Parts: sequence; C-alpha cells; structure tokens
Amino acid sequence: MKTISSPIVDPLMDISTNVRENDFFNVDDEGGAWSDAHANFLSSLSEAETSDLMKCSHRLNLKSRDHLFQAGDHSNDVYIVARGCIRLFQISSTGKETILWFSFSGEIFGMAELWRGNGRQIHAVANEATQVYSISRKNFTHFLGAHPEAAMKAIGILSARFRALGNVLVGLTSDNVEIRIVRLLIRLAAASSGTRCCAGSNEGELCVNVRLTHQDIANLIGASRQTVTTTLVQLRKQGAVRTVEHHIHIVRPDHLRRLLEQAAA
Amino acid sequence: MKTISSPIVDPLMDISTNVRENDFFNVDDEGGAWSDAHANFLSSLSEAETSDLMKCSHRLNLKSRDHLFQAGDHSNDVYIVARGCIRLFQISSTGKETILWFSFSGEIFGMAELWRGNGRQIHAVANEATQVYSISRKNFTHFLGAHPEAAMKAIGILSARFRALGNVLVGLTSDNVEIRIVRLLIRLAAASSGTRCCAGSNEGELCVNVRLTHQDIANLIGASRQTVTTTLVQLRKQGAVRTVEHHIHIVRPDHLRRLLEQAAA
DNA sequence: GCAAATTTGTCATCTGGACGACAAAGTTGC
DNA sequence: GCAACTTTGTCGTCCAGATGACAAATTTGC
Repeated sequence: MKTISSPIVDPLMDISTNVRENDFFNVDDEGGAWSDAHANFLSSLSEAETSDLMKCSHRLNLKSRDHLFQAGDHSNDVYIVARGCIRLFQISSTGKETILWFSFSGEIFGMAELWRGNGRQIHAVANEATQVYSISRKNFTHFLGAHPEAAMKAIGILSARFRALGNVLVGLTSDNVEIRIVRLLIRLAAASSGTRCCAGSNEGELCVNVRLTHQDIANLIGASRQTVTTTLVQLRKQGAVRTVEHHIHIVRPDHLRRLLEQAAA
Repeated sequence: MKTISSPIVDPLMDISTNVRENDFFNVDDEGGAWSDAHANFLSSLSEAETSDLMKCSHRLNLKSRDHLFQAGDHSNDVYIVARGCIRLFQISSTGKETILWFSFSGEIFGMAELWRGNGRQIHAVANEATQVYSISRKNFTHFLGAHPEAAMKAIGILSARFRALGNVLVGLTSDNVEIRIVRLLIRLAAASSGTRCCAGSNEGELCVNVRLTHQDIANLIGASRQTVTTTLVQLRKQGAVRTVEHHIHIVRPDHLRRLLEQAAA
C-alpha cells in the first residue's frame, strides 16, 4: 500500500489503495488472473521509471462518453489511466458491441495495438469523467528499450490480460447467463476495488464501482439486455446484490460463491 | 522467404515458407491479426539472437497426444515449435474443453504463463508427432533482457495473440455456428500455410493442414459436435470444402468469403 | 424544471442449437 | 488381421435465451 511521492506525479494520481488481499477474489478462476490483469502498471514502476515515462507523456481530460480512439484510427499512443475508467470494446461485423475490458486508475491500455500498422481494432471510450496520460508509440518503445524491467512488467500485464480473456472465452462457452453475470460482478469488484466507493457499504459487502447499464453487462457477457435484467432482478430478490447510486454492491459474496460452486458440480 | 543458415539451428527447422501474402486471408478480421498472431517468432530473430536462444534450449520429441504440460503444472518453460503442431486448451469447471490456440512451426508458446507463480492454467498437447525447443523461464527472461529487440518481438506476438483472442470472443457472441466454422477454417488455413500439404490440392484450393476431429472444431468454436458435423456436411454439399487425408481443403474460398459478407449484411 | 432521451422491468413468442441415442464407417494397437 | 475404440452421420426432443413490444421509472440536457 505505497503512496507515490515522486514530484512529477500528478496529485490526481492518488491510487494508493489497490489492495486485493481479499480472500474472496481467489475464488475466481484459478489464482486471480483477473486481478493480475488489472495490475497497476504505473505504481509497479520504480521512481526513475515513472519519472522517465511522465516526462514524455501528456495529460488528457475526458468527459463521460468521450471517444479516445475508434477502430480504424491511426493514432498509435499508449495510455495510462490517471483517474476514472475507460471502456474498451469492439464492434462486430453485425454491429454488436462486445466490451473486452475496463481500465481503471494506474492501468495501461492501447499497448496491444502498438505493433501493427493497420490502425486500431478496438474502441476506447471514457466510462465516466476520466483523465489519462498519453504516451506516443515512439516514446513508449524507447522507454521500454531503456528500461528492461519495465518491459518485463509490460509483458507480464499483457500476459495476464491474455489469460483473463481466455477465461472469459471459456466461460462464454460453458456457463449460462447467471453464472457469467456472477463471474463478471466478482471480477469487476476486484478490478474496481482500487477506487473507493462513495456510497455507504455495509459489513462484508463488495462494491462494483463501475457505472453499468444492463446493456453494458449484456455486451460484456454476450447476452441480451432482457435476460440480464431478469437475472439481476432474481439475484436482487435472493438478497445477493443491491443497487446503490448507479452501481451494484455484492451484499452476500458467499451466496455468489456458492452459485459458482454449484455450477461447477 | 529467408532460410535460416545459422549452424546451431537444427536441420529439422526448415520453416522457410511462412508466406502469407495470399490476398484471401485479409478478408478475415480487419488486417490479419490472426496471421500476425501466428508469426514465426524464431525466423523473425537475427542470427545472433537465434544462436543465443538455441544455446540455452534443448529439444523434445513428442508423439501425437503427448502432454507437454497441464493446468496446475509448475513447470515454467517457454517452448518453440520446431516441427509439428501443439494444441493449447483450457478445461472449464464443468469439464468442457476449449481450444485456445494451435502453435505451428517456429511459433513460441507458454509465454503468457511465465510471469505468474501459480503454475499453468492451460494444457499443451502434441496434435501430431512434434518437436519443440524448450527454454527455461530463467534463460528466457535473461535472453529478453539481453536482446531488447527480441523482447519487442515477444510483446508484438503476445499483442497479436491477444487481439486474435478478442476477435474470437466477438465472433462467439455475434456469429452463428456456420460463420464461426467458416472463420475458423480460413484462420487455420492461414496459420498452417507454412506447412506444406502432402495431398494433392487443386488450383485455388486452400489447405487447412491440421488434423481435426469434429469434436476439436466444436471445442474451438464453442459448439456441439453434432452441430459441427451437420454444418460441415452442408458446406461439403455446397462444394465449398472437401476432406483430404484427414484434413480439410477449402475448395472454393470465394464461396466462404461470400458467406462471411452475407452474415455481415 | 420540464421535455426528450435513456434505462429498467415484464410480457409472450419463437428458434438455434444442445443433448441423448444409435448405427455405420474408420482407425489403432496388439 | 481382428477386436476395441474413436469418429462420423443422422435422428427426434427440448429449452435457454434471443427478439419484439410496450409501459414505467429514471436521467439528461437545455
């Protein structure tokens, strides 16, 4: 739980609480690939590395729903979230949106598209008011070359992301909608745990600190909006979750855990 | 189309034909992420890099169906396929197999799991008689540290793999089984194009040079074996594909391309 | 503060594809 | 070369979840 003290770092950047020791999260797919994947890149860097990276970055302010880049764009920057949340998604040939990822404070994104000439494949949109640092492809590859340690971390993050996506894929082919929603909520609770919940949360409750419409959830798990609504109503009736100020709280993590275990049996 | 001439490189390693200029493959998801992802890591290295890497590798011979590693294993090696084909898959909590990937000659795999302590998450099995080079985690990270260029290539490959997986995910949520099979065949034809087809192939025909049961295809696209059989029979009746010596040939690439276009409209 | 737009909740209807079952064809190992 | 096993092909049945439609509630922007 360290606080970054480098003077170069923006005061916005108080991402001091990426604590994921909560035992519950390990229920999720074998060893928390999801948490690894949401590792805080920025805070994993040394002071020298952070300083070097910040020197060649500049900050962008995004309002909710602002587009950072779209499929087809030829921008080739890497971004690090300073504060807020970025939604990364893809549009299929039939026009359907599939959300691949949310990037929270300290997370790096846009990396996977650096080494390809054909422009972006995915879309990046601010999910709420968000500040990001942008680093040009040239500066970033130069940075990685100069800091082999950081390059290893980048590979590690990319790897974790890859594994997480693999798990989603497996879930998609073998779990029903209810289980997929439960998994998603647990994952998002873990991923967003770095951001503090403004709303009061009761004892033992987990906060999924992302603003999500049912349509968003549907796009994340590959289901229809209606089915998501119905399933969520059920979970609420069971007392497993509740809605607090536009986001979901997991009231009874143990209940969700049990659902997961039942599905496996 | 270069041939590796370094004396350290095994004579088995005649992967001189990873030609992917075939225009057809670009039909596939915006810009051939799939082909990038199946990039030949080994032949992309310089002679000095190859030599360094080979020094610390040792070769393994696998019979068809031999297990290289399983989920839970604590082996931490990276592998490069010398010849043959490795199937990489995951088993869900309900026991269902999902094939994530096939690695062909020259491709590197096992990388995504280097940076995690909890052992393997996926399974690697020889899909046919296969030779691989194995490099220990320690040697590999050391190698990457010493060769920043190679590290960049590794990141590039990981990135492409990541994008490819993202595309599969999108396809899974928005395409029906027929389209998913068509996409798969096109992708595999591109990926396996480095291996020459022993069977005679007619003019304009593409060879999917991997031995696959219908069950395998089902595990790759998240469908049932029966549906795959039925769909494949249909495609065969349409004259789009044919079966040659345990593998599939795409007789009329244009026909498949048209199916894809229709689905998008 | 109110109109417009978005999101939620709940129907009834329809279907792609899963699942089980089984025979025929093909493959493997001793 | 034959027995055991695996894979293919084809049924009929069934259901999770997609789709469309609409009213109620909530949010947003001027």
